Amino acid sequence: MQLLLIHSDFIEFEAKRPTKLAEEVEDSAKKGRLDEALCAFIAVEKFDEDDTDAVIAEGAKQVADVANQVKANRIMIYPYAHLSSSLSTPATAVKILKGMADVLSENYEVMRAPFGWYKAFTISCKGHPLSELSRSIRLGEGEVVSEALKSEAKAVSYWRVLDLDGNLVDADQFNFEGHTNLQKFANYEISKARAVDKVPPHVELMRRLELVDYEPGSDSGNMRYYPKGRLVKSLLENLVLEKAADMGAMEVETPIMYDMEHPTLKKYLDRFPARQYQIDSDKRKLFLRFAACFGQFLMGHDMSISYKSLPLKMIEMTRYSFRREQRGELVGIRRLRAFTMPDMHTMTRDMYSAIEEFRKQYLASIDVLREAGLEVEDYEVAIRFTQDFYKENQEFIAGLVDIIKKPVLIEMWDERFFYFVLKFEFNFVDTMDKASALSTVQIDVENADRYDINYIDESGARRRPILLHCSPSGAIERVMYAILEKAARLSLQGKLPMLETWLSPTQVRIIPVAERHQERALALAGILGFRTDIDDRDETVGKKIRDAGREWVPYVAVIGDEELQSGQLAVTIRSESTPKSPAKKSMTVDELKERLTGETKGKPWRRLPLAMRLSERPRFI
RNA sequence: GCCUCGGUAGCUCAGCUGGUCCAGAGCGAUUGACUUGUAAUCAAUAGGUCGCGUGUUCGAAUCACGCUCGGGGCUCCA
Repeated sequence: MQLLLIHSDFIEFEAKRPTKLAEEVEDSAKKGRLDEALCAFIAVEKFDEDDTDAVIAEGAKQVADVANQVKANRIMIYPYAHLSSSLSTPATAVKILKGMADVLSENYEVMRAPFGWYKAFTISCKGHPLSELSRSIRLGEGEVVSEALKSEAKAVSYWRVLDLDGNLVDADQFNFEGHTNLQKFANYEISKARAVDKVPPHVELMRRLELVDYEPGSDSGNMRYYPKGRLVKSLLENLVLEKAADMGAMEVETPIMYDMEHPTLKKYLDRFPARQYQIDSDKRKLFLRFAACFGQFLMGHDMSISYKSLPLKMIEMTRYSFRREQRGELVGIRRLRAFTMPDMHTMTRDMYSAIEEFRKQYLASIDVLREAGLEVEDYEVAIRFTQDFYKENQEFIAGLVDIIKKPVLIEMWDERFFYFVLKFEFNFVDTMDKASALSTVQIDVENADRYDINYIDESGARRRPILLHCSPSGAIERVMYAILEKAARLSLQGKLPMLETWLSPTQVRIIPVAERHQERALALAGILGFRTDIDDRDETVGKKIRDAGREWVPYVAVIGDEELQSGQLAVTIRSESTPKSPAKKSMTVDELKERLTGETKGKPWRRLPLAMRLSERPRFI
């Protein structure tokens, strides 16, 4: 709604001729005059149609606010289409205009000019600073509050802890001794109680290491990645994609935006408690995907699938998925509005097979996180299901607990609120006792129907598959967050923080003592391979060593006259050092190479993301 | 959406009971000297309408109000 508000000495109108859209009015209403009145010229717009009651309330409030400011007791409601290029239907406009007049007439003397007539009018504007104002009202722009979001509050959860003996204990009865992180996680989930007043450590690290940074030019929660950050992220993405390929998943790519009015998608939006980014494109309303479900399910709908292809897996590394999280939820890279999520979907022939896949993907998720540097003790497990599902699959659930050999948090629902009957998540609990979900798998019993996805069984009959959603690692940014937080925790414990060698932007740094050693340094870098760089800046050795330490470089090799003589390298090994005493070792190039090969074997690889000579590198921060 | 803190040089910040120590420091950048042996070599140079606007005042980075952007918290969290 567009409002133009004019404080007038008087406003006078006369309806001359009806247009096609004209509302029917008595002759007495065709003329009118108000003295000392606030005149509200109003254009009702397309998106006001979504919630007319709210628009009436807000519109009336805005007008009343201004009326109070200028101390006007009379209000003229005057339809004025020319304030907007995106008008509502006439019926809606009349409804809203009448509604506003009704509301305002409780406290003011209100007159309304008829809608849809050619009118002559005379207005005398007072000309003081507040006498001409305009307002735009756009209720809930960019926000569709889904039914799921609304109903979520109503879902009744029972919180339990499932221990290693298969006992399901009330969460508040459980003895958390020896399971402090699980307790923190449970508190976080159940009571939602937490008091934190510090910036989480990864925020400083992500910037200082020149990995990731805020981008003020975008929306909050949309980050920029510097070369080192892009490298780390890319390596993690590839790790997950490789793992998915090992599981037999086919990589696909799907659009990042979809039509809001698409019937299937519309229904799905209502089942997913997330806020969307909306885009107005010409006549269409589009939303940015918050996962890859749509693309893959729409693809699945069009596919011809034989039972022979099942279980059938597709994965997309969604760069990006978008969720318009509330402003205050965003912290560093823990929670973002644009994030990279590996999203894999599996079609299985029946629940039996779905459960089997669930278990495999549970194991695969543990593997992926371990390879990324997060062990089972670094996260807590939550398993959520409906009562019915648990009754039928009690032993299966207990088996999941056996695999990780520690108690897990259980959330149980009387009835199914969402599209899934069973899900697990791995939650990282950080030094500030905040929990965030990493890997997750869900068994979906709804969307095969919704998207009309079928496979043909042995007898030639069309059957509905059971679907699984899986993010083997969770959002890649969040894995980076967890890795950095874990490093920060180590450094609190007096250890030297570092990224694993395969993830380190610089794997080996060669420090020539004087200019005459640079040639050898260059030759060595060539022989070594890996991500080896050379600190050829005009600085002292001490300074270069310090800088390499600040960058968390795993191997630092100093080259001087001695090394030229002996052919050995003086290598400082970060993983074996402590803040007080660096672990220095003399080794040959081959020995170093062997070490690196061992530490990076089977892991994704990318070349150095920056110039090999440090003297040629720009600074990003 | 609410609460709270903040915006001064590329970065981190000091100054903020209003007035030639107010426009500063360290880091970084540039230039020069040094050719260096394991956590900061020395010196010089360049860089800022102190977030924007309005007001108070003889005078505003400093006080007031409004706006804006950002951090954190709450709410929220698949």
